[in-house]
Amino acid sequence: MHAYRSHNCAALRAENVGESVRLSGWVHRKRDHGGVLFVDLRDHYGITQMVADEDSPALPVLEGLKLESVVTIDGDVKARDAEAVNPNLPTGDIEVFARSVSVQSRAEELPLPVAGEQEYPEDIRIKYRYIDLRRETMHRNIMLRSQVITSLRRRMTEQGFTEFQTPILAASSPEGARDFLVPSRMHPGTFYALPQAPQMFKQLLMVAGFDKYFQIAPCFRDEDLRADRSLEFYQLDFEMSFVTQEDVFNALEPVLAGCFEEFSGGKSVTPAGEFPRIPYKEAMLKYGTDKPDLRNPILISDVSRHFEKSGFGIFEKIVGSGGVVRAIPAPGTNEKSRKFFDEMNSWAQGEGFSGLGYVTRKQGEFGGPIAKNHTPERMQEIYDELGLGENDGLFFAAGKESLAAKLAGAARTRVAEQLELIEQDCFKFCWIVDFPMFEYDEDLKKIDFSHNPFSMPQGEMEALESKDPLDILAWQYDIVCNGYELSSGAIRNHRPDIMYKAFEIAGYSKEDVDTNFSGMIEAFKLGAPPHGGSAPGIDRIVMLLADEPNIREVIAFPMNQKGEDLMMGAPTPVSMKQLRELHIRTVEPPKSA
RNA sequence: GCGGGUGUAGCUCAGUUGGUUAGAGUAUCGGCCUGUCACGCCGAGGGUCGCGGGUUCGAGUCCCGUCACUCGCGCCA
Repeated sequence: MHAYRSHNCAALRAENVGESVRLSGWVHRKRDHGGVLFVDLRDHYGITQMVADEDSPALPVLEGLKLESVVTIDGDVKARDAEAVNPNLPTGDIEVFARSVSVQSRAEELPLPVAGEQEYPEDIRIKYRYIDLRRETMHRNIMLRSQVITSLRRRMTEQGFTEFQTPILAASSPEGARDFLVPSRMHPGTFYALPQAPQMFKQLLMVAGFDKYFQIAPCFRDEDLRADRSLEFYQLDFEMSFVTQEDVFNALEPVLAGCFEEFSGGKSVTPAGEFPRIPYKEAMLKYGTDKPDLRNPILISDVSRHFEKSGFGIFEKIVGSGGVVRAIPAPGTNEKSRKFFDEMNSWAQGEGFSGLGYVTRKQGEFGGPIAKNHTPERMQEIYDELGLGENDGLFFAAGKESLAAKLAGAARTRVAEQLELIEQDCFKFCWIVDFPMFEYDEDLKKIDFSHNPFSMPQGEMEALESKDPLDILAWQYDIVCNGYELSSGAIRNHRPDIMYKAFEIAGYSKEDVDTNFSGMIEAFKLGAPPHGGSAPGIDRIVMLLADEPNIREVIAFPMNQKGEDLMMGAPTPVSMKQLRELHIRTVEPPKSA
């Protein structure tokens, strides 16, 4: 017989009754009745009940073990009496009578229990992650992650994509997020950068003629964390040659829709080929964000026109000075108290906005100061235009367009949450398309790239030469699911002349481009195919599929919100010897007074 | 950097208007228990109420500061 097990802890059934077996696992729970002791033995696969009584030498050994000790038990499979069958356990028809036990590892008292699904403080969970990962939900999440990655990989391969590896020690690039730097021992004073994404490498693989690339790519960005953001994360990074935006969409939609259908547990998924496409500008208007949650039925409208002349002076003033008024319907709020509306306003102020106006409507009767000053008749015009009914309230976000849109978007989400309008049990995908190529940077008082500088502008060179830069759109697209940005992608700019021109508009010289992007610009001068791709975030995909509120629940060994690994202690100081070898001297920041 | 929330036993939590010696469940330890499956029963140990300061006759409770964790803003290919 095998040294540790003849079966795993989920294997035994009624047909095994009478067999002599050997099982190994963790002591999940114990029920000690004095003369008879039950042990739930757990391994990766499941749980089997072990039983020992006074006839068995295993009894005193098992009695003395703390939970989570690891044991190997020799015993006999016995059928349970009809009334003792446990229908909640796949192995519940049988139990194993323990003849002997050998203790593989004696556990001390645990910092957090494994059995049960109680919530525990996250810092303790992360510090003792190997314990936390034994728990059913975490164990399942990590297995789901593996299965999702396997599925994505298979779907990509079946579409003719080839998996590549690209360097982890790469060159720092001035664009985008802050880099993680790695000092070079061999070249004093110089640094590698961990890739924020394998962006240039995958484009160079296209230049190299590989046609369809993908990778489960680790990415590193030294920015502050969020529930859906980690310092290190993984993307399904892919790139294709000789493609239009349409081809990229057709490649990715079946992969994502198929993967979500496979693991969604019956939740509905936007079918491949039917992902709505929403221009960026429309998204900012109707949803107040470039990552709209389409499960939320509320649509924002611009009602600035109605307030050009209004008894409600604040809005008239805002519109008169170039601002906008956006309306967020709150359907069926006739029964809602004034408190509901006032609390929305104080919430908006708490978020740093000047405030959120509102109109109430109860059985056709308008209420609130805006309706009174603007007059009910003209309010009715707005309601007619928006198609609102006689019991629908309306919130107003007013101000500079970018701020008003942002407030309206946040209010749209909050109203839907408060009114429980967000559709459950579904994954709604959409593309956000037609991102602007450039935007005006208020701080630097100059035009800059709004997203990826390597995207091809729509209209190519002609657009760059003839249009107002702020009107130029890019072949740049995001994929969004339930309000989470899953990926960003683009048809790339593979033409050096267009590249130089685009950078020129953003205020960079030919020399700047040649210096900072020498590898890529050189490559593009030596025969580059048109190409494009995208890179869905794998952690976020698994988070959505696992129905978890944050990304750490689907990462085996996550960092906390301050980027610390509480289990291994990273980041740590290093020895003087190590620093000397790297030609590095540290300077502590001054203690602020 | 900024704002919100949380912080009481190993873990999950309660703790009234500021008032006696800070409680419960669970875990741990001891005892009992031969059919449980969150076994049950009896008992015990276990506390810098995050930390520091203040107000008060008296602070877990009120005030100020600070730390930790977390959510968001800024930031983010």
